[in-house]
Amino acid sequence: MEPSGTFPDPMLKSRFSSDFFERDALIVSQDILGHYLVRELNGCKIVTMIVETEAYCGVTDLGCHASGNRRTKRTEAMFLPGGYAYVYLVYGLNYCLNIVTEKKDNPHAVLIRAVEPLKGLEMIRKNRPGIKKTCDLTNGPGKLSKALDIDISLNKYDLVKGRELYLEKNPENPDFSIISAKRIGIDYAGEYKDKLWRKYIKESPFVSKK
DNA sequence: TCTACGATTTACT
DNA sequence: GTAAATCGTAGAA
Repeated sequence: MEPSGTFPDPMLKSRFSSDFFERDALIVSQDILGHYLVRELNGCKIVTMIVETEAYCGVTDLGCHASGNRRTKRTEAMFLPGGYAYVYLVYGLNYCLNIVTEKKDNPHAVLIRAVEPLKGLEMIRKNRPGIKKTCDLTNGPGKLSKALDIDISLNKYDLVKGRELYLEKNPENPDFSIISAKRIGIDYAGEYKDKLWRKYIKESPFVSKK
């Protein structure tokens, strides 16, 4: 009999390992499309499918908060190893959820820009009062944070082992094409603002902008 | 300390 | 289509 706590956790089988996240943001941003972002909120399980992402690729990327190796209170989370959450407030109003990628001290991250609600729609609607159309509930980084009740308290959250917010593998292997486009809202990023580092599922009606 | 502004959303005209 | 909302962070002083 093994001592308790050493059994492999069955819940973790459907998860991605740290290795999966400890790669270039550009790779991870594509590989997580079609997989699940799950939020457990007072006993309710919200399941969504990731349909749109953006990659922010470390110290050389002028669009990245950590470009030039800027290491501040806000960017600290990006220096964690891949698999942690980086959450921050934009425009004083909206939270953005990122997944930290790459090895420790290499500050890459993938911004989740849009998801498709699959389960827990009732809870999502409760979190998004006044929004009528289903696709308007989660088709933007700030919108999906509201819908899944994600705020700064989830900054640096462990998405590999955590129970409240995590990614789950889609057991089906959905077939879709990936569109590459310019990242949104980073006009200050010089030559990097035109990089096609925004990725989304072509057929999805849930992406933020076409 | 002080100031400018942002990985956006919403409600207007 | 345009503009207001709203506040923590970054960088300068």
